[in-house]
Amino acid sequence: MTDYLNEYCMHDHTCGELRSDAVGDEVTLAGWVWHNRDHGGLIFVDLRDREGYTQCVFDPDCVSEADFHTAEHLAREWVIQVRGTVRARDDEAVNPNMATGQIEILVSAITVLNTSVTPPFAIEDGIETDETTRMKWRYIDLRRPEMYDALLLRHKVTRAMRAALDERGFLEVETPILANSTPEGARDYIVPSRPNPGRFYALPQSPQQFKQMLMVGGIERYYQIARCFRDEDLRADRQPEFTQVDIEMSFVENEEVMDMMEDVMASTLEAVGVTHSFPLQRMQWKEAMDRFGCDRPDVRFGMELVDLTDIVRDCGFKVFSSVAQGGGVVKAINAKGAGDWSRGEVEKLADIAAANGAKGMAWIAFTTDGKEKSPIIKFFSDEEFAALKKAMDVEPGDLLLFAADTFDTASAVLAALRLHMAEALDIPREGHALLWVVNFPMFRLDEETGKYAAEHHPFTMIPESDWDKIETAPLECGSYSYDLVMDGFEAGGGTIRIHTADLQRRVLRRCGLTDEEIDVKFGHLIHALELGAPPHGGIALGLDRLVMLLAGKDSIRDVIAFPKTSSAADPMTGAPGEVSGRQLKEVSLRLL
RNA sequence: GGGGUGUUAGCUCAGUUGGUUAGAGCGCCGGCCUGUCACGUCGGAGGUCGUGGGUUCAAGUCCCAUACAUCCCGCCA
Repeated sequence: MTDYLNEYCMHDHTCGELRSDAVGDEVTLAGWVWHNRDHGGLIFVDLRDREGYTQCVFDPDCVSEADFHTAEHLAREWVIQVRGTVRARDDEAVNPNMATGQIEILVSAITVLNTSVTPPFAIEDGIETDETTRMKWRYIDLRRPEMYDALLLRHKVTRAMRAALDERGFLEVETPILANSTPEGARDYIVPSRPNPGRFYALPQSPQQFKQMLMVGGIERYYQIARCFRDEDLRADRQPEFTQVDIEMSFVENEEVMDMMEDVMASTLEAVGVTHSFPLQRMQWKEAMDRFGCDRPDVRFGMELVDLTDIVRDCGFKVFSSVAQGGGVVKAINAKGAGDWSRGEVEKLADIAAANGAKGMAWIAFTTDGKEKSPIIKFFSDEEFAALKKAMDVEPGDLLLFAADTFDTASAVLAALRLHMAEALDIPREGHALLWVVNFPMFRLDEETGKYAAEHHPFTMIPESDWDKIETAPLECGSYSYDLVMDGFEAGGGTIRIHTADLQRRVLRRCGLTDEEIDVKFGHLIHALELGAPPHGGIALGLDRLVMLLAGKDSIRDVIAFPKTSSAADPMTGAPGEVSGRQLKEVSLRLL
């Protein structure tokens, strides 16, 4: 099965493939010394490669004195080649925890291909070494089986997606890395142009505009495993460069893109042994916000948000009633199982609420022995309290956490608390849950600038029935948009695009651009739309996040071969580094 | 830009109220060992306590600043 791995190289078997049926065979293996157990008169060496490991035995009766002496001085991570005979282990010597544990290699000759200094950390799974240390010596970190498995999984995912897209007539097309800065969106990585002093390329935040141009160019179905760059602060699920599976189709509406994506996802998940039912649930954005407080809900557990605004509108607790009467919302979650938490533990949750914009956090605890604890119960009438308990489905052992604020802030607060409580209460979240969140609002109001901005991006198609609201009631405009949500992460997002110049101009104007700015920054797009752009739309999947979730990792750094630290640095190569004065001069730059 | 946590041996960590020579496990080096597979066993080496100031008779420990890492908020159309 792995025969091809033994072509073109200096071994005829990998370290993971030999079984009892090979007993008696003369074999050659090559790999890294993993463990070396020297018993004086007998030496066991576990030889490891990416496929597994095999025990090699050095018996002084079977190897030359020189080779035995060599084996005595082997150390971890030395690179060796051994020749020997496959031998069945005695019954008591069989290692059931080892794939190759029924056999061993009785070595007849050894060649040291390279030595190694002592590695800075152990080459094995489950280490807790600091990530910076692992990144500095990433090449040995990658020797660890779990790292290899992550890269293998990533490879399988991209391979399955390529195959599925190819079967459906998609062309893989490369788009430029040296592109133009886009006026909106994330901060760009910029690259000076030597022949054009004072001018800069920007690395693409996504191939968005190029893929739309490909549709205008008649490619009809495009995809690309595309590297994207954003110069923003990092997170566990954010890197300065990351990979999108970027897809675009012509002559489609939103349902068709989602159907296509589900088919591609279905074969991708199948290829990596994950079962999930299709078709996927399609949840309206508003419903996601109402029920989960966020547009990428983890639907593997409940603890949904409950709107209590009407119940508390006239209650004696001024914080609630004034918010309710002032146009805000009062919502709560029921953290079942936290009812016996101490007051101190509960009050600490207010820090999480505050971090998400809340001014405070009310709570009511229902202890398992039937008592009620809370600083706010006294403000409610019996009827109000009964209605509240009914709405929250209260039982002994429950802890209610409240947010009274604007819809946006209350949602953010409770969404954060919901995830925190799920973690704290160890609520099971096994397997994977995919769904679509659809129909995002087209615009949102930027409170700082007072301007409207596109929620997804300004190329998103608006349902025709909402076109007249672009100028009059932008916040009520819907959009043909769809996010693929997986386990509480945005695994992908897409839209149907605007394909007529007039509508595109109206949307860009609504985002605060003048006609002149539109011509300068988006002239190429407008021209393209004027030259017979077909209806089109697409989606981009966050490959790193998808693989992270499938691999069960907490960080996309674990599924990227050479990731960067939170300051966007690479401890291995030292990037970003300084450049010489001559290099700066060549691109007409001077440092401040 | 803001907040939390952390930085002590190659790795992972402990280090009490500020008080003798800063410890442990793993790893490493040397000896012994023919059935181990986290081999065992005996011995040994290894430290600018992130960096810079300060308080003090005395600082790993207290204070200030700073760097780096990591998580979160902002940000990420």
